[in-house]
Amino acid sequence: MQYEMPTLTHVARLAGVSENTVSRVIRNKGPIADATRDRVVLAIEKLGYVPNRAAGSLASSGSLLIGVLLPSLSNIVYPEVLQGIYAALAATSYQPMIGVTDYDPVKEQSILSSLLAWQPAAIITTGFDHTDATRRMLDNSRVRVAELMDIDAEPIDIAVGLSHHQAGYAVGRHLIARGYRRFGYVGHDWIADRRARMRYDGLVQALAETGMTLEGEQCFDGPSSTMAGRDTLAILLERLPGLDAVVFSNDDMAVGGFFHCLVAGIAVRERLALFGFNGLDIGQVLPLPLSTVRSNRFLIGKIAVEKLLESPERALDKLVVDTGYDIVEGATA
Amino acid sequence: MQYEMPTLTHVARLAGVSENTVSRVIRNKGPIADATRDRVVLAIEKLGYVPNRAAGSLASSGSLLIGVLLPSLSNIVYPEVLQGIYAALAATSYQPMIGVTDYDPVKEQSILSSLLAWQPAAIITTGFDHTDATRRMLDNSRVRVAELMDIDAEPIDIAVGLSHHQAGYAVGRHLIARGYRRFGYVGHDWIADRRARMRYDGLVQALAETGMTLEGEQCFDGPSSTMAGRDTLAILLERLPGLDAVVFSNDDMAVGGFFHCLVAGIAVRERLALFGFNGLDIGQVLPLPLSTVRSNRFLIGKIAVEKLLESPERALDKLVVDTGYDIVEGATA
DNA sequence: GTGAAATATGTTAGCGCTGAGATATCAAAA
DNA sequence: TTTTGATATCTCAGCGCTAACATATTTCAC
Repeated sequence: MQYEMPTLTHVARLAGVSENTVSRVIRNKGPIADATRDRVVLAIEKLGYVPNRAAGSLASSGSLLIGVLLPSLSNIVYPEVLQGIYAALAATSYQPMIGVTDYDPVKEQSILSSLLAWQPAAIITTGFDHTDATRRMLDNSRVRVAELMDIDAEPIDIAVGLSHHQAGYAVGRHLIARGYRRFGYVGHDWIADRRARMRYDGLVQALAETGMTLEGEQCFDGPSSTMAGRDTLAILLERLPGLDAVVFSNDDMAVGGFFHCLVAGIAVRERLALFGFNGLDIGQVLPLPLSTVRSNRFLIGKIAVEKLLESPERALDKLVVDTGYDIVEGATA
Repeated sequence: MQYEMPTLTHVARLAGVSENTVSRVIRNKGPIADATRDRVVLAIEKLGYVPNRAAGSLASSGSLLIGVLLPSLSNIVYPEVLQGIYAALAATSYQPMIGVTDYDPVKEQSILSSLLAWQPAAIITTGFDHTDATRRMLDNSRVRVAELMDIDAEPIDIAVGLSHHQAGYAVGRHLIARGYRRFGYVGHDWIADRRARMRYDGLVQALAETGMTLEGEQCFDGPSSTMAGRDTLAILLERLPGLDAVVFSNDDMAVGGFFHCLVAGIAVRERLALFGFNGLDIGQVLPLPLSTVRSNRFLIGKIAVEKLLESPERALDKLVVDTGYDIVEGATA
């Protein structure tokens, strides 16, 4: 019942041309007479021919693959970046090949090596935190490289994202301008999440420049989540009930904080301002839309792909694309 | 600066053995003397050799890839399935190759064909709604196939999931037992989401068996989201303020409904019961934990991979794994 | 009409690996 | 000693495609 898969040879035979001609029709490369093309296309359709990518890759020592390294799938932020990547890729014949690193540079390194085994045209990864071996592999393979989310360091090739330090700083200035004075911070595991750390630093700097400090901070030892945000705010407030504004490491945490206030009967904004980061949908649907910073995740993924595909060679100078951020005023601060 | 990538030949030369021997060491296949293995491993490490998968694939007409077809990435449910897939794959040397179909069988078909071009060992897809061409391709390629999420139809090879009809039915029985009598339904676009439709049918059946009907239903014309849930519930209640229980097509919608109640001052459960589906974290962190049905997404992905890898050949009989569901009592119904 | 350029197609040699079978080596059995 | 079978290794053809080059064929300026 199972006929063998048709190959280029079959198509060529049926269309009465050489294999090479079929190959050229498929790849749209080199001059082809219209009549020939039609015959070939017909043959392809008749046989239901699908090119064998492995063979193509091998012969051309290159592929239509883009390796994508994401730190996690549980944080909705990364699937959103992925959506941007898919959106930009839809118009092309490239396909992403995705690895999940769990925020671990060593894991990143090993996954990278198995991605490189497929001779991808480009690699998309996250942040600047790579092992030396990772950098070496990336250099030795001629692939283009995009580092996403962050632009606070020198990229290997392309960086697309925003300055988290700046974003944190902007939050600080914003809250100070709004008259808040007694600041707290609720965070999560930032050994893993370096960008959260950078925002924190920016925030602290903004406060320092105005002669202020964080009155207290409480970090949850684990990944960010709504539940972590709720519980961690509770702990912080028990210690420091007099705070008038709490900045969270991200929206997940902040939404949790909001729920805590709801249950504890704390008037959000009047008695306690809440501020997040990311601009997730969930925050904007709360009874009081969350005050936060919008990072453009979809855009980051999309632009990264577009820039990568502009040229197969790395340019002489590194490219840094700042996708920016917007303060979302919201109603919680 | 860029030395060419080392190949089997280089490793073989350095280790003083034939290429084939190196290949066997790498794949752990056939008898190898310990001394030889050591020399080869050393050479591999020295050269930083990474096997070229394209070549391997071509030569063996097979690959360590698993094609994964997901309907969407915006619904957190699918990244969660993916996590299960990655978890099960972590222990193996297989890699997933992911395509996003946007709930469109035609798109599924075209993505499938480009996945098959890589000669994957297996295909994981969602639901039973495929085009004829898709089924044919799946049959002609000898790959194993898992259809996830749903078990309400005859699978091609393996199905892993739960009966959505049953789950909907169970929700109906549960709510009736709790004394609710005036039911509404808030849904989303179910041309795309067939499983939501099946739950709806189950619910309606449970009501019918007790001589009841839905007093009203309101569907949002688009994908599910918290915002859609909030706004759609508002519309429904305007029309039918006397309802005492509303079932939502899923948790996203239900959480939105909860927020509507919060703003509109409707006492959840006392005046209006809310019921979701999925058991998402966000629902369980609400001031009142959402009453819902837990579907085991992570497990579904994980089991699918495990079953697929048990054997490279399809078994004679179809395999159906029911991952079940749990009614989560919550506090909103 | 001639030659040169442009256009269209064919020929050939691999890409790096694996599978099948051939060969070599050695211990235990005859 | 020879045979046998296991164990360890090698040889070599090819997987299906593409790159580079070779070979027509047509077009058009002069």
